[in-house]
Amino acid sequence: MIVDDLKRSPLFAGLGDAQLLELAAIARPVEFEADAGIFLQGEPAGAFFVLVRGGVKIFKTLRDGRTATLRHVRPGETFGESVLFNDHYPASADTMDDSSLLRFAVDEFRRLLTAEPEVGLALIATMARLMVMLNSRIEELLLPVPARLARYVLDLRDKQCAVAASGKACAGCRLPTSKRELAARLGTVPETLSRTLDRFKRAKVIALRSDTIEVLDIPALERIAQR
Amino acid sequence: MIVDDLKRSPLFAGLGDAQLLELAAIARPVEFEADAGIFLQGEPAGAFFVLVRGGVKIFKTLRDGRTATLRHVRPGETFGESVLFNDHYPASADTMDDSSLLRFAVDEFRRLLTAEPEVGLALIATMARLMVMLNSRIEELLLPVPARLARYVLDLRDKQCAVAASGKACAGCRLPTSKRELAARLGTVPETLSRTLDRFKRAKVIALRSDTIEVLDIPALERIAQR
DNA sequence: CGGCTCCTTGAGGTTAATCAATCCTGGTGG
DNA sequence: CCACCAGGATTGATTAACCTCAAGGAGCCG
Repeated sequence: MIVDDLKRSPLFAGLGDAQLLELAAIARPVEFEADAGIFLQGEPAGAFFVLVRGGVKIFKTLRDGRTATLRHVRPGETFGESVLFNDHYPASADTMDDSSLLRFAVDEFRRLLTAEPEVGLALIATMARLMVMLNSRIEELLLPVPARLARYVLDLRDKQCAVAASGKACAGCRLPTSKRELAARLGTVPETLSRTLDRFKRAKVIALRSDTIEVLDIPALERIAQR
Repeated sequence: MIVDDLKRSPLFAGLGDAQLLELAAIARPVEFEADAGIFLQGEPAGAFFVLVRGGVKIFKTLRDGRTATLRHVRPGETFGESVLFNDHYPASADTMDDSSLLRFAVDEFRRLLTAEPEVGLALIATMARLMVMLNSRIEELLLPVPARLARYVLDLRDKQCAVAASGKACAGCRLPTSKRELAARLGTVPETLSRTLDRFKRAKVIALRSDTIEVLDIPALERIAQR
């Protein structure tokens, strides 16, 4: 279902069902094999994409033919958004694995937004939220690893407690990803994550059994989160 | 003339005269001296701004007093747009030079936005651009300092060459900020920046005299920029 | 000249990445 | 039921990056 794919993308998550349906109406599912070209640097800009499944790399071709990879796109992320404000693609995109995409033609997208200001407003709102998130992500990366981890854990606890009955002491949270993934998300490597978790455990700040984490000392975590 | 100032801003360029007049009606011109605070991280969000003249930096204050510069705003650009859908400013803004701004109160702007979808479209485009920028900034922070510096220099060169007659060998670029500021923008400290510049000089990758930088070996810089 | 501020240089320490080895743990087949 | 594997997770030792602290320049204006 296209709507479900859209919901999985941070850009569109948080939009109402009606708006998602309108977006889905102009989204064209496209399939690519591995190592296929999606668009080329310099090409007139026609569309932007949501990656549903697979992997895509964004790269520039240098004058001498060598390529410089700018970014790896993971499922759920969008790419080519710059066509909204550029006439030509500033870089090229190739698939790395067999991939499913959603294609949004720029002109149709534009038409939808003028016809349905509500969609535009909702989109602006999510973009604003995303920007705040990106902002704090930048801030975090300047902090040492323990602070980043502490923030992540506090955040996780906040979110999972909000779901559970409020007021009740939220015993354990589940780590939603493998530790390898978590390390990548924190901008570090599994080894460092493992050691840092261990330090937290030995300091009795958290308890950890397999992938269930329990916060024991919130003030301490908050102190660590501040640098 | 306020309308002329608005036209110079990418956010509003391309809007019709009628819309520009409506925007001008709710824009309040404001003047600031150098090193003045415009808004503070966490402050209740009241307005966003267009920089007409001067310079502004957007930064986060860490608990220990260190600051992380997220972005330098140049004349014509907008900042604080995220307050349109947030209650509080996610970062602080200070002037770097004497500056002229246009101030847009959030509630008035919101009202205009529902009445004029075109304005929303333009806003989405700028926000998309900002998000692309923030994304690459995050990516950069995971790279070592020399790579970040190399990217910055290449970027600077691209921009300044675009302005000069194209095709002509762009000899020297001017660093637009003090090295202290540049270090903050790269997420490092002046000492490390100084040493890294020195390494580049000794490797004959760049030449540097006071604040004029000359790129000598583009392939080498591009190699460094890749990690 | 003195007093600035900004930049550079040096030495030392800390953080975290890297490399390599070991340990779980769940799944598989005998 | 158990031996055995494969992947992820941990642990240890080493190395490199870069921040910190401290001490000089270099330019600039009174």
